[in-house]
Amino acid sequence: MTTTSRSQLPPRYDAASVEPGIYDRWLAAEAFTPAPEAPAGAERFVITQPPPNVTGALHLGHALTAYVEDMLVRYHRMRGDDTLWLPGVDHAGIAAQFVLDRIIAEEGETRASLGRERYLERMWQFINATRDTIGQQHRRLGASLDWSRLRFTMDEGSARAVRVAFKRLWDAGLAYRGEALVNWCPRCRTTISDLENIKHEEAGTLWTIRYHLARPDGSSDPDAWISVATTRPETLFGDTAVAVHPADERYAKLVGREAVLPFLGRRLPIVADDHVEREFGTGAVKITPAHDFDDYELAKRHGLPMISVLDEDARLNEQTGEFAGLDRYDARTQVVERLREMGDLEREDPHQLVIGRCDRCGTVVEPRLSVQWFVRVKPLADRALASVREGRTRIIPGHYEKVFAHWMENIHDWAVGRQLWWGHRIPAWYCPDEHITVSDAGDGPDACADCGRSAAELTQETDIFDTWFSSGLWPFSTLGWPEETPDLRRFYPTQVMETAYEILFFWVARMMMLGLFLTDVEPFQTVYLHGIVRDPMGSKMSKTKGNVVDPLEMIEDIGADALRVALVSGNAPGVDQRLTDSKLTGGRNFTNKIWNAARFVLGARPDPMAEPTGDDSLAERWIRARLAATIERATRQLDALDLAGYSATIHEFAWSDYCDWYLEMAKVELRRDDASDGERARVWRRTTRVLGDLLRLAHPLLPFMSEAIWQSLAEADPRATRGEGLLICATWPEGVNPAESEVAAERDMSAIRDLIRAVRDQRTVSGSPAGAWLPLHVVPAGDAERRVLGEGARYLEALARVRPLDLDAAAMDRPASVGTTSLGTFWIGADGAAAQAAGARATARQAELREQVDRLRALVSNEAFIARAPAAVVERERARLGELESQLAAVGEDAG
RNA sequence: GGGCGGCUAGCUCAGCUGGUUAGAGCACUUGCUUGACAUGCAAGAGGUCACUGGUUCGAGUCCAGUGUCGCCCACCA
Repeated sequence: MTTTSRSQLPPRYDAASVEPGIYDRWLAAEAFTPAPEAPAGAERFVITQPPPNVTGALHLGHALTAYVEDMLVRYHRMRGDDTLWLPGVDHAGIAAQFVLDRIIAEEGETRASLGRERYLERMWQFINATRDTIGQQHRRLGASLDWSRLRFTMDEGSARAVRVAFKRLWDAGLAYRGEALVNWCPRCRTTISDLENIKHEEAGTLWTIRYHLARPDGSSDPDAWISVATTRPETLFGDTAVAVHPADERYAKLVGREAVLPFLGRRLPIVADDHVEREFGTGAVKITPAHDFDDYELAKRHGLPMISVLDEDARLNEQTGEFAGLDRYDARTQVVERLREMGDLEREDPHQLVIGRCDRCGTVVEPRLSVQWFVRVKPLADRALASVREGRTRIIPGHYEKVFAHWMENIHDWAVGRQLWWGHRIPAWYCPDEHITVSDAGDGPDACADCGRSAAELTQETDIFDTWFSSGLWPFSTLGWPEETPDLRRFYPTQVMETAYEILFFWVARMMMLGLFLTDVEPFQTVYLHGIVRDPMGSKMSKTKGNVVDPLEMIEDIGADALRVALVSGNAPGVDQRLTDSKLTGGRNFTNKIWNAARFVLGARPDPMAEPTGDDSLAERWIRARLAATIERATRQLDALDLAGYSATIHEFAWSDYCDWYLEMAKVELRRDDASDGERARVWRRTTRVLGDLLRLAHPLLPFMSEAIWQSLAEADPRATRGEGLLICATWPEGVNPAESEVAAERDMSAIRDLIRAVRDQRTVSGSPAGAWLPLHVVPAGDAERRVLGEGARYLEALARVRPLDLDAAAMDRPASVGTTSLGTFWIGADGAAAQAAGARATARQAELREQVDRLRALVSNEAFIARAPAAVVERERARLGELESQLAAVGEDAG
């Protein structure tokens, strides 16, 4: 007596209640922490995680990052690799200050009013309060990070690494201090890097201004002038020359003469330089070396003086006479107005120009001449480039290697200093004689390295490092570098670096450069870049647009695994994706499907549970063949970092093979009246065993759900989980070559499934009631087919809803219209309708076959094909032709 | 100005080193309250793979060019 009560089934999946409990179990088991010693013979798998900014909340980009990395980590952990995924947080210098400045502004304070020390205290307070939120959110995502190794780019380990790294650069002559033009944000009041200076095309004005020529006595000639075009008249106070193209005949006579600067009367040489565009504006350009990158370069070529006319707030300074103290834009208005009054404003034209704005605050960036710390990157970049070119570091997708190369070839020295407070202070000390001492000691140098003056007489540089300097050391600083720690030896270099393509240059390139220089080895073997998650319209998500999707809300809604499926499926590396409702629903539906399949299997446990008896059925041999193929495929895809492919493989096996066919066939066998308790036990045990392997395979994709089901499965049938306690720590299914009987089962079952489909199709077109049982007659194509039909009969009957079965019908009884499959010809029903419909289908099928046969015949009789194509391909085509011909023959004689 | 991508079913996208009849999900049509799941089941329709030319026995896939959309980099003030 077999009973299955519905009340035994696990309840509907409830993410909110299931997932935290599961995560806590993993934590309790210390499942994320590598064993104290690397298992003997184990391969290493270490992921370099991009540490999220300490100030932020996770967005979908972080979620995707976490999912990709977590999937790889879970897979490798199950493989038994020595696996580490180390969590961290970035102090995000400029971004953090931006946020804190706003907060203290509400409290009526400013950076200046607090002072450096109190400001930093306040920052630590703020950071300590927000630091955990990122971690909590990662837990909700299911990220199996080794929390015991949590790091922060402002912790003592990072600080030490930063000092040592900089000292080594200095000692190697790769760090220097010098005057140069840098990008300055007047609002953040700091230098920013080229990458943080975001170019925008904006509408502006091009003013044409007359610079009168100087007469021999130095006075301004009211009747002779050279007209220059500029978009920034307010910077004219810093002009030190006027430039024209050397081959420009209009100005040839003027080269060597001087012009007179309006307002100030300074005399400006007129120089020739081939960087001047003759066609643009008037062909003459005013040269303002301290406020324009082009002019700066030109001035260096011509030995021109450089005069700064703006202060750090971008107000005009004392060099500007009566205009001193004006904001740059007010000054612009006034300068233009005054020039107009003087009659020296020749033209005013609308003009599209490219303006750089601060990535953080959007303020127009000002080129500013100042003394700065730089890292000479050319030699570092060459090495990084060689690593990629020579394949020691691989970038996925591959075309980013070209993008990387292009950037590395045109890289400029890196201005590493920031005039901020929140960050690592540059470990350079100055003595009264301006000697520079760089020290990696925590408490600074004992004395000036040049003149030996005592530490008391030295003052430390007040600038701090660009945030990316410390994150550039991340892969090894987090493992203890510069100490030769056990972790460093064991987990460095890392295997995979995964991040959004947006920060390839910001971060990946810098880790490559610094890693190679400091550790002499590529910090990671593979760089995996993912794309941006966009809204359904394809727009980038941003707070200002209000189209941001909060991953945590999504998880509340559909569960963390469903979100993971949605984000990871059907998305190639490096390609942006639009996150649509339909995609999210798809993820939700898939997790629901798996959960319900498990509910069925667990609820179908026969009672009483007997010892299994009997040989494996066709369905059982078939699903094992499918499972073997799936293991092989999924493993290969994960090894190749093809996560979308892996997801599709799991989806297909779980849904199409396991649920749609295998479980349906298992139901047939479980519910057969003539099945013994032993046979039922066997059938059920096969379903649990395959489920067990499916859960293992799906674990990286559905960590929470697979673990939850695994726990129930272990209770219901410990043999299915082979006694392994937590799925996260269980072993990855081993690939095996399917037995011969299983290979045969795959072929045979495919034939049975074709027949079931063909019969179902005919039922549909003939309009027979869905529930009606119709008789089925099959004329087997041969003895082998007869045997297959016998084995598949029970599935055929139940799944195609045909009864009684006549599986050895005589050819002579065939009606005029039949269907055909590789097993033979068939017809259903006794009435004309089905036969009629069958006829229509048969004719269509026949036409299809004819076309294919014709095409193949042409192909295999093509001498060029036979001569040049590989023998295996020719053989395959011939075999296929043979099969199609016999099928055509089977229908041909009746329908034709 | 330089560089890099995309263009494949109505929509969103997969298609690895060229080799069966180009796939998936969603949407669509038809039929199903099937003892896991209607967040589901079954069957079906839907594509000159942007265009032109080339290489090849064979091209969505390789090459050249064109169009178009997008991204990155850049020193026409």
